[in-house]
Amino acid sequence: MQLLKREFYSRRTDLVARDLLGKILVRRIGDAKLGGVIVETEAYFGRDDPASRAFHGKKTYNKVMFEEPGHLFIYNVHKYWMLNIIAHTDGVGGILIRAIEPTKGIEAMKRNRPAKQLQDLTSGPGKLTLALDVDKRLNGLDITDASNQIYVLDNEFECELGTSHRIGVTRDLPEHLRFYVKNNRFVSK
DNA sequence: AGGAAGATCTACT
DNA sequence: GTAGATCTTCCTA
Repeated sequence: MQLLKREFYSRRTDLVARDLLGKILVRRIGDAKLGGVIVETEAYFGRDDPASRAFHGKKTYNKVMFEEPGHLFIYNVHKYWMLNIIAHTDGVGGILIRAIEPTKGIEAMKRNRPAKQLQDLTSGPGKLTLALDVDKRLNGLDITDASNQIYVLDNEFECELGTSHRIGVTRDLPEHLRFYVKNNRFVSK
């Protein structure tokens, strides 16, 4: 399978969010590979998006949102880390990875985040970062390099596309900016 | 220096 | 369905 290159992320944020569905997210820890199929994403823009972390302008903690597409932006909400991928054509924007369907390293993920049901392992943005052992250390990482600890592979994937408003957002935009795979049990509730 | 808010999750009723 | 836990960053609301 092919590694997704920087050109893939250098497109409109909402299109990249939609196209990331079905791709394979890989987290490498030493020789072990953990990860799975992306089944739920949300697009966040910049200055015109009140729900975005970039809304109030460039700060120390969010500066990677204003930088080159194809890098990770990681930040904290409540007690959890959120995994975002930078993608834009106009200087700022990113995509929140909300859920994956686990396919690789499931036992290792269960050790990172004990879950009774497989279905609960990575079906939410805070859950999947725990399962994949992702935190602030990986902020700014280039994911277009397969020698790094996180990268994304292209994948042929047939699915029915669902859209909705973003979840947990107090001031949302009128457009549907959440994308998910219909009838997939790993999509968050 | 301190409190509030937040792109959440779990555990309880 | 609702409460509470509890982390990082921001702003003095």
